[in-house]
Amino acid sequence: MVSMKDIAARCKVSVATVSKALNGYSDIGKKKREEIQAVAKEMGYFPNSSARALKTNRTYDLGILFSDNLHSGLTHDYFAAILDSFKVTAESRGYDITFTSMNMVANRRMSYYEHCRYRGLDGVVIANIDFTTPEVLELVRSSLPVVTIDFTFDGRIAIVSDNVKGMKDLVDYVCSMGHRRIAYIHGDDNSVTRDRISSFHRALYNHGISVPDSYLKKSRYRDGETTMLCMQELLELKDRPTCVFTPDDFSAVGAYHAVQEAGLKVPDDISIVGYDGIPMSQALFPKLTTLWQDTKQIGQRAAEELIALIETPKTTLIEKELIVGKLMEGGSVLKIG
Amino acid sequence: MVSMKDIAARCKVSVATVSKALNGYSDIGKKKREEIQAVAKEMGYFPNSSARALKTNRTYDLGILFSDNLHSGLTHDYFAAILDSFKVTAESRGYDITFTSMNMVANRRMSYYEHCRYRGLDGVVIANIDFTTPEVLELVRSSLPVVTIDFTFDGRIAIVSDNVKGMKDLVDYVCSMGHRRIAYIHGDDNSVTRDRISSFHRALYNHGISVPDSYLKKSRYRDGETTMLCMQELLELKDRPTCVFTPDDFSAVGAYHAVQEAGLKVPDDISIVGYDGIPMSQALFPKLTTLWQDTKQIGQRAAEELIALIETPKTTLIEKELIVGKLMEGGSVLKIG
DNA sequence: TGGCCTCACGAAAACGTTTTCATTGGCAAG
DNA sequence: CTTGCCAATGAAAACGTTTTCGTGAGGCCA
Repeated sequence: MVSMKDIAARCKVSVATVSKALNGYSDIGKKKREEIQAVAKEMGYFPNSSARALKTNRTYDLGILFSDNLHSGLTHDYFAAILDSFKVTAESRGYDITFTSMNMVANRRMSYYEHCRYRGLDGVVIANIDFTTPEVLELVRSSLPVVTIDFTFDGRIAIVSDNVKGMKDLVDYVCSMGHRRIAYIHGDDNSVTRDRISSFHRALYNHGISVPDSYLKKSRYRDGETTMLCMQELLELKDRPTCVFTPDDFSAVGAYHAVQEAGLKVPDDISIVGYDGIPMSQALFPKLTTLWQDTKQIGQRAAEELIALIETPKTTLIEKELIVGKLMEGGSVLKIG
Repeated sequence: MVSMKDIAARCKVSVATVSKALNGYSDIGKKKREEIQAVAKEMGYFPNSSARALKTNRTYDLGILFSDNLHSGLTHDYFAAILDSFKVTAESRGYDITFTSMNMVANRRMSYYEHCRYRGLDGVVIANIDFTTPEVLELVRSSLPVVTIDFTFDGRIAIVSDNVKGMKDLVDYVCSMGHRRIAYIHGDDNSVTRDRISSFHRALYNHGISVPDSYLKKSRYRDGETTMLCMQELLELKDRPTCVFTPDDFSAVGAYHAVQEAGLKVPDDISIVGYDGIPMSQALFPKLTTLWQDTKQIGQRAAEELIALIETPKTTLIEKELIVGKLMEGGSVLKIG
């Protein structure tokens, strides 16, 4: 590997001069600078990020902390899409991306925070993880620049999908289609779920609609089986709903399944709505009416805010940014009444 | 950050001794070693990966090179699952993972190879990308440890899903169900597609079945729309097939759609098979008969081979490892005849 | 001519490690 | 009591940068 020393030798200058010339310092003569740059290019020089990081304490490397569990991190459409967007934005700004995990080093298990320090990461984005574990809290409370997605901590920047508005839009739409008996099979308990449930109730309340307890079912995200079972229970109710909300698009398929198995049809016999707007939702029959979440925007804003936090720490711009989605009208909600 | 120097001062020894004690060298007295280790833990010491990398030329960081294009890297179920598995295996062996991209540094665009050098990556895994571009070739031909997935280069290690066997298994199964008029809507042209197509023909040939040109349609992977159009064309044939192979599970949904729109039913009127075995395939009605690819194994083996290549370069073990999948029988293929 | 300022550049320290080699002290063998 | 040897430790260089500070040359003005 060709280093600055090699260039310095070839140009008969000092390494200090080479460094400055290559980094565009102003106190190097135009002629010398251009000569050095030319030689550097010719010799195929590239900086050594480790050496640079050692000196500057900046790695231009961003950590992403995802669920460690198999089958719920990268293979999760919603978060994979966010990560993809995050990656694109970060890379366009000159940052690389490294996964943060609990790693082993020197025979000792490192916490997330320790791992970040070890790698000298400039900042971390956290998503899709249990935000209440001590490990995560340690990281969030550290001095490291941190941006969280879909979860809020005091004094830290959060990019969150607007679940309140999203759910309200869905409810408003469904009501405008004439539905009044509306059930909700919701996902596991977390802040996103709580937002959606309370918005669900409030929006219905504003339409003068109340929800019997039997219309609320607890399933899990991305769990078609459980959602199918919940749907079956709903279908057996004497006064069954005319429309059912599901945890997300993926699990909505389970609901479709239950309807079909019962010898009924979507939306003729019962309407279904999803959440997320992943490609699959548009592949179903009928197409699923759902709330598309702007994953691209979420990932991009997370990257932008994180980089802003790193490069200009003083300006704590926002604390919480809501990203609104969009209702996608499919064919899974029947107009009635 | 507490460094070795701090520990050395506290223990009244030299940094050399600290380094050796922490790294388990044998020429440090048991007593001293334990004392140093205790103090290190107490002071919350962690090594600095940059400094270590600078000295040792090893980063314990692996690059992954995925398609740069939005919407075809991380959001691709098959590759996301492989990546997930790769990540898990690599991390359990003490390696971190960084995305490799064409990055900007010092006002100059870096190629993939240059990027790897810049970051000092110990090795790279390449997947789901156009393997024929000069950029990729530069990397593959470099001296860096490289493992490719689903593509073979001379003298480099490749982990590839056994598409030949997979397709043969599918064909054998479909034939055993009595089908003889079998069409194939295949994906974009690449080595995987070529393997599948030729295996498709050979397997059918062995069953004494020939395929009319009109039974071969070119669609694209993960493209439900195009696959739907191809399916419509097939349905309009005077002597239409009884069974249709699709590029993958995802696009199979398009085929389902076409069948439904034509007022027909799967599998009663026409059978459909997919490829991949992603979770979605089991959410369709009827469940899709498909060939599940062992993404976990692929990712794991890729990581293991890459690490072996890095840690014991002499033993070039395998050159190409085939990972076999498994036929998943759904309800989308009718037994006839 | 002398003084002073600016401009270009270089010397050297520092970042936190690893690793080679030298140096101790102690102890067994002669 | 030497000699030699091993075990334990330390000094120092090196990895490739960045950055502070110093220095010399030249130009400008009085």
